[in-house]
Amino acid sequence: MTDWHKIPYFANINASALSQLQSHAHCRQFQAGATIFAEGDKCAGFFIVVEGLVRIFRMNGEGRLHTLSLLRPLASFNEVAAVDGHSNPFNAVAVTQTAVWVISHAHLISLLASDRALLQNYVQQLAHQNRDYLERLEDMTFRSIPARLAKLFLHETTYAEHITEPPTKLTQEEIAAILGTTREVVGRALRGLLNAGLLRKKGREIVIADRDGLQHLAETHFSQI
Amino acid sequence: MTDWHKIPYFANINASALSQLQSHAHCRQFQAGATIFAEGDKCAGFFIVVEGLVRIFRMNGEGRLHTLSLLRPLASFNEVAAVDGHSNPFNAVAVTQTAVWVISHAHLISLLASDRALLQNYVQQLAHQNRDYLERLEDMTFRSIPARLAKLFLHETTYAEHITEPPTKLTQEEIAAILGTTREVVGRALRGLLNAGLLRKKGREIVIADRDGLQHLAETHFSQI
DNA sequence: CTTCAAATCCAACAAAAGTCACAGTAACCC
DNA sequence: GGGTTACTGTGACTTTTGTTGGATTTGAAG
Repeated sequence: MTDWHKIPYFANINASALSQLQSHAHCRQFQAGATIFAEGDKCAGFFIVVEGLVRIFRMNGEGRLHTLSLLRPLASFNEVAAVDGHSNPFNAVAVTQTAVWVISHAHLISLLASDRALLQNYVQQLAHQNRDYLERLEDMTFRSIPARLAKLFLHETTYAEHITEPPTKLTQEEIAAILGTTREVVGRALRGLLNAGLLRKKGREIVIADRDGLQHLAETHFSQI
Repeated sequence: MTDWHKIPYFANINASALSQLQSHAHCRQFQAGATIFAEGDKCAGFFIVVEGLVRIFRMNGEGRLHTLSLLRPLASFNEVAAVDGHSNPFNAVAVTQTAVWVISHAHLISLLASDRALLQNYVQQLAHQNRDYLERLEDMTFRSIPARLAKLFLHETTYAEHITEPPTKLTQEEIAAILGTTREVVGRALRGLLNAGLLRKKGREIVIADRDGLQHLAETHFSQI
């Protein structure tokens, strides 16, 4: 059985509120590749991943993908729509066979109204998410792609909590979607970091060779490799 | 006297809670150009603009500026740090002579603990801000500068609530800081929109000539002007 | 071991954005 | 009105990112 206390939103909630919560949650299964919900659709509720891997992403008109997070158990998602009841702000698909708990907007609202600790957790978690989005916004405005890639490898702040795979295990295509660019560009940047001796190939795995160098690159704008 | 009910965070709060709130708020004045607080500094608290104009921004190592918002009365800011107590996520400066109310982190927390309506407002407002940041993140990942400029002129969703000046009154330098680019690039994009007949000069003011055209441009990635 | 699909590498090119330098123009203050 | 300052216009150039197309490698399945 899932230990709900490990989910930050439900930490330190008293037992009766928690059992209320659990009694309102529905379990749903998704095949690999199945859409859990789509951006713009009517609020799908509050989700908790209990099994599998979920991709949270947005897509533009031309079909380019921006992966916001890759989530494993026990991450939660769609917290914003769940609480304001408006449409989902992004898409969610099951990457592998996946199981989730879902709590509807209506139930969440009534639970929030009856349990103050839950409400307080919610405020703190939303504030936290806010900081993360702001950080990523600054990454996009100020950082070059090699810098963003270096940051991803350092598994720094922002990415660390959302992307539960080490970059080594991601394909270049996936990295590109996370950084908001294309596979080719990631390939080049990767070559650059290897040539510069910041990363090293160990067999076919990529490992960090010079953490300080990466750190420095992650903080400057220019590529200069 | 400021009507605090007009501030979304404090809407529908009962009178006694509100007077509590007000009794904990301090008023502070700032000269034009003065720093209200800096990014990374210890949490400065919850702010409400009651007079003047405040710029919220981040800056990178090379001194480039990203203006997140330009706020007039009765906007609030630094809501995230105020509630989580961590460092300020951005800088705030007074553009003109400015007056603000400030509520400290400690007081805000105690008020949130005692008034449920306030706490519920806070959740909703943070959720709203979350959506805004996500929208801007997507602007940065998917949209070209002409598209972002078109969106700014349409005063769409995101920008509308944060930038309280119509773009017409902003200098190209300011627009550049909002869009996360440089003055020359804004100048060129502006020329492009004028040439394409989407905007028109009326004396030295710029007005929208073709709203649908702007809308269309704002939704595509490529410049193609 | 072979085969096939997926992932990668790479080079050449196109487009967008950033930089630099300097000229023109408006606005503002004595 | 003259001079100063801030803002705007614009061309030439560089850098970065995106695109295309084909060659090569890899890994899993038969």
